[in-house]
Amino acid sequence: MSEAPYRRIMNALRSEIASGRLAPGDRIPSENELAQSFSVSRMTANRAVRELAAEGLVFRTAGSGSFVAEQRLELSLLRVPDIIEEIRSAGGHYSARLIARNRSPARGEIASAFEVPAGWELLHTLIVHESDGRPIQLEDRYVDPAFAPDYLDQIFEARSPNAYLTAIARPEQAEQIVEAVAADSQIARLLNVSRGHACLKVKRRTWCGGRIATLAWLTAPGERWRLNVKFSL
Amino acid sequence: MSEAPYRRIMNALRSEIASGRLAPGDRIPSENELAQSFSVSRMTANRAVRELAAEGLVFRTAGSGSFVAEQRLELSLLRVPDIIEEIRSAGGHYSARLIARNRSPARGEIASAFEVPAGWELLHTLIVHESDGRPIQLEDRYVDPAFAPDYLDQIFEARSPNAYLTAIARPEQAEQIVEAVAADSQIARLLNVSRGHACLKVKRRTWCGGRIATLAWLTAPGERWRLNVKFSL
DNA sequence: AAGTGGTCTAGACCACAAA
DNA sequence: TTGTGGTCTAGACCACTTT
Repeated sequence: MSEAPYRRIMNALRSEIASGRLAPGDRIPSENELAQSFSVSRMTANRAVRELAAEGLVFRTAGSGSFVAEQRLELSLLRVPDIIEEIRSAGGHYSARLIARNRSPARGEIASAFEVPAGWELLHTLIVHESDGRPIQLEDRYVDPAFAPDYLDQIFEARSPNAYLTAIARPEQAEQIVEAVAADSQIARLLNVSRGHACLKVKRRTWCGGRIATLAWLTAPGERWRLNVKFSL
Repeated sequence: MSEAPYRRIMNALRSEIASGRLAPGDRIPSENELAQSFSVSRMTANRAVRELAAEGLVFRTAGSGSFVAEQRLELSLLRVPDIIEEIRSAGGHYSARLIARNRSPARGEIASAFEVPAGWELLHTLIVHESDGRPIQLEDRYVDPAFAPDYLDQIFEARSPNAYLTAIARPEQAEQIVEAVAADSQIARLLNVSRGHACLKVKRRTWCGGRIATLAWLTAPGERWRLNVKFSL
């Protein structure tokens, strides 16, 4: 069961890009060069690069060449995507920093968004997700202890909160509200950007069994995150 | 400038699916049948169907066939909202400033996003939407003249480009890509914010008859615009 | 056994970009 | 002019599903 040649080429280029040997803006080998070095026909090399372009990893200009695109995660708003998967599929090395992990009584906006009375105790984590050591997303999450009592005992460096929670039970419903915000001092520090930097912030709620299971704010530097919604009418 | 054969096949199948002549679960013609009826090689038919599968419009099973996928998005929750409606329903008084209105040859990102050759002439408008006299959204829109030849003659102060265009024909498909950007000098001036201000920017494309009908960038100050996506899984 | 998708090949022609 | 990507062709072999 060996890998299809066009996939071998895609993976090879992905590694080059992930490792930084091919940096954004760099030209990648032409189709003819790839065909020769991988001992395949040009059509096979073409398909490999074409599919990388469809993924957004490279962009191509006829007559000029194919170039490594700015690395930018693209997530669909119609799914509840897993950050670790997204980073890996973009060719990055995932890591995480756990900033806070505690029990926290709901109040104000959190209580009202969670639809629980003020003072209700929720599980809380604050995590910085990193791609190749660079902060890429700040996740501020609240979880209903009735839904996932062992939530705080998880090893978040290995499994994202989202992956753990969806493994417990698939949500029936999700809501995502998107806005652009200027980085405040905490966000600036944790994401390693300057204060006032344009960030994309998603407030996400998911429902299980008719009740809100988790509430999370996901914040990322604007230039490193894009959200995509494509639908038929 | 005729259309590439594999795109002709894709569009033909899209129409069949959009019209309901091919319903979810139906088998579409095999690659060999498509190759014969469109007078192309099997590789060309293969590419057409493969790309439709990548879009999620069909799914394929080796040995069995290709089938129309369930189109099960919660449409009521996803729409292409009209800015005038939004402002009025929020209790604001709508007005608009027409900054530019012209014919413009497509090039670079616009040509590639519109999937037309460079130099193709598009209709272009640049409009600032205002609520109670305050700039609230900048709309930079390109329209295919074949789709809406009279587009430039509209009175945009009374009817939004979006409302006019959807009145001509309902799009079958829409794509919206969201990002956070810092205001550049033009955006800052037109939206009356400072340079670097965090803005939400949506790139929206809509399809009619298998072709891209319009492409628009919608930019708004982050604190005045939120996007909401709620869906069932 | 016949048909399907999945993939590869070794050529080809074109429009376009850079030198 | 040379090289690039964009595309098409007419064959081919394979693993798989259906009959």
